[in-house]
Amino acid sequence: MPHAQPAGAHTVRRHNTGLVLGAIAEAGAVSRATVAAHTGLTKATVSSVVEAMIAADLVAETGQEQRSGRGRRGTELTLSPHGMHGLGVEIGVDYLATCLVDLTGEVRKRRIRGGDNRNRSVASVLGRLTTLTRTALADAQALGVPIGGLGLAVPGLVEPAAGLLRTAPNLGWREVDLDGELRARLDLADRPLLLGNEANFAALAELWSADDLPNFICVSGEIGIGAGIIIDSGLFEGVRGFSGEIGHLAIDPNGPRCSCGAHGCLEQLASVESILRAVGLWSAGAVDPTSVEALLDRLRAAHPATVQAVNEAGHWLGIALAGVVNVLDVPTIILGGRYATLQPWLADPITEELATRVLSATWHPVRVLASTVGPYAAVRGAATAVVRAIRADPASFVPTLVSQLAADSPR
Amino acid sequence: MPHAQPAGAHTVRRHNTGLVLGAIAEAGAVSRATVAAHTGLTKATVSSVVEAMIAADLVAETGQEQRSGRGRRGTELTLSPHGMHGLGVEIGVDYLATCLVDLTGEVRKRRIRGGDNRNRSVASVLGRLTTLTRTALADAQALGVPIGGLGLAVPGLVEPAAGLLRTAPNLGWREVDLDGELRARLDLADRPLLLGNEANFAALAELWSADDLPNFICVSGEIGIGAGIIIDSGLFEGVRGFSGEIGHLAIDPNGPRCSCGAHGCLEQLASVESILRAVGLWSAGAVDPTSVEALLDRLRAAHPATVQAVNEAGHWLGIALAGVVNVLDVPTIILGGRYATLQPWLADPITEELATRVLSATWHPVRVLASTVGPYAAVRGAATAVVRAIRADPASFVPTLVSQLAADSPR
DNA sequence: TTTATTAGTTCGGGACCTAAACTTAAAAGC
DNA sequence: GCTTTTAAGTTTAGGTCCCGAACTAATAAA
Repeated sequence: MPHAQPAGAHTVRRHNTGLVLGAIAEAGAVSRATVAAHTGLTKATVSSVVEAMIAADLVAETGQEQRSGRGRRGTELTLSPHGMHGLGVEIGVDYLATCLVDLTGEVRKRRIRGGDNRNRSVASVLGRLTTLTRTALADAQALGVPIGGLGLAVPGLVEPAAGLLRTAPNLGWREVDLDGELRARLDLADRPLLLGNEANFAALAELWSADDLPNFICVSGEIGIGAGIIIDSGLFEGVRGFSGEIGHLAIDPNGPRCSCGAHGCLEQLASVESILRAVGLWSAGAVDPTSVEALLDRLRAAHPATVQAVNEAGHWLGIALAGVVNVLDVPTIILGGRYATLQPWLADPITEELATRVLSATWHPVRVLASTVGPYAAVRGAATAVVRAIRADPASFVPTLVSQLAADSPR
Repeated sequence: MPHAQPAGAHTVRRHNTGLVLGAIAEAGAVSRATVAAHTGLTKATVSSVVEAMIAADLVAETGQEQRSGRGRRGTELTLSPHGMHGLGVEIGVDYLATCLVDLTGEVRKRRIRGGDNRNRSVASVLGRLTTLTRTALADAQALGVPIGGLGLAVPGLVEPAAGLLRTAPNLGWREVDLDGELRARLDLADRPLLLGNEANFAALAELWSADDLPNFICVSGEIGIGAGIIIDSGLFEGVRGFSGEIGHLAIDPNGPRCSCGAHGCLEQLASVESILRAVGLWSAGAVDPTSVEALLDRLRAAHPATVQAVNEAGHWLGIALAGVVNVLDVPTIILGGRYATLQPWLADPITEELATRVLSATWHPVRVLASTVGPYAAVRGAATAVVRAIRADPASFVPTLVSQLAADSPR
């Protein structure tokens, strides 16, 4: 059994700092008194915590509260626009991307660099990624904002704690120490690097962008198919990080052979690549935007063979998702990645399969929605993950928030 | 987003009290000094915490430490045998049971009362349950031990936080306020009542009885089929508590009609009841022990039709479990309930289906083990859940462990 | 102008932790 | 057998942080 840490006065301060910052983040702009009422802390404590956070440039005072009725007006507190930012970095199958977000989760700067990464060596891709990341770090410097940490999204199975990429079938990568490689190339000092699966980060982006959607599965269709599972407003990572990998669920034992070696994997039947192939729009290695545009044009024109192909992919997807929903009992499915734009044509066949295959569907029909974050959700999720980590435990990013002497280890 | 509580000095004490008690529980018998080293707290703090816990009769001094080498011997601390106990109560389909466990998790007293509960009214069953529970409470009184709370295991879907039973298909119950009903019949004062699904409690019992098995699915075969999912040494409850309900996974669309209304539910194809029916050993409402014994006799004698029937059930089970494993990537399956004794005949067909249907099986073969807790795991799990709750946060059960004034709410 | 109300600060008190000195107990060395 | 060494557990002084209450500040209503 993993052992918890001992608690001391620091722990309390640490906890309360996160609590207060969270309250400010959630409200947008609030007075100390409101924060006190909201958190259950006393005004005195809130004042003391806020003072430290203003000094650390996490929080800023932005004028007087506007309110009717008598009594003194409070001073509004907001998340500082010059406070720590989060930098998301993504290795896509056919692009690299970075995304800089502020403490509120707002995107400040995004950079995308296209190009198929499947025909390159690991070193070559990491070299290009380093260059792009350095540019993004320069963006932050130009804006005058510090970076709290990096979030790195990859299309494969990862072991987040170890910073390892186990395997990325669509890149042809195996056993890459991404934490080590990136730290060797970039000066991250002791800033954390949050490694995660692309689909998981995309799901988190949806969670944080939606208003109140604590339970859903987010299916990302790019070249592969991945799913992020959100339960109780948190990511369900599974045991070995293999959980959301529905791309290689065996759906049709007599189906085409997959790059993973098995037959009839979902990815071979319902990925965007397989749809493009089916309708003759597949050109070379990458899912290029023009092909997808062409596909959408045909769909809007109700081109029969195309509609039929997308419909078929939807049925395969529905079968796979029914299994997932049966086990997890999740009430909502979000279509992300390039599936998002296909949602009008995919939702019906998926819903159809869910209705017949999901036991609880009789009482709780499963909703199939399109992503609200749009493309590049994964990088944004990766960047926001950093910001959320800061907001949850600011003291581990800014040690001065807790009395220096004898502060317990950050972790 | 659910809001956390503010922290104060009490929170620290509370946390450390649980930490120290956990360290003592884990080691069995340790000195204060060892606890200090193990938890990271100072000897002074440990002494102070232990003093309070001895006063609360959670911990007892049991003589001198035996150790070679020089230096003073420590006084051994153990969980007090007269400390708070947990009482588990179970409503089975064809029996009622109670189980009293001490702080170490050891069973002190078990009571089982057979009888089909399907042909009785809710009030009648609850009446009988109340009588049995009162007897169990009297047992505790006779032993001179206080009861910290009740754990109630039921064969159906529950909403633990609300204390509600949503539906129990095999009992024919719907929407029963079990928390309310039991509190009305028994004097529980403010003691907690932990409500949970029978399969989930059984899984927890396996978790706590096994040495180091943090990830598995525990499939309980009684009259229905349920599964408890353990991830990272914790119960995965899912969204609406519907997660482990694999009994009604649709396996064979052309299969027999189920009590739930659908066709080809796993329960109709692989439950112990269906096996007994298939071999002509089903008699009246209950799965009676003699029938199961007779089944085992035939299996041991390698009676072809019987072996064939069990084999077939195993294949259906394997198909269902393959879906679960594909989604959750869990490395181990435990056969519990009456499946445990059938494990020698069930494991092979299950493993066979898993090997062909689980993607990751190539690298990580899934193990299929028999329960180590044995029958009545669910009641034991329910009782132990209470004890684990006490051990995790003793102050919420014994308020005197934290300074009285201004103690924050227990929850 | 006074009064009521609300925001935020200051100050005394308390809980609890830590570190270090101190007391107690037992083996090892001479 | 007496002293030394080592380790367990207790006592004490010091510090962090929270809370409650009193206090100051600002603003609308009477």
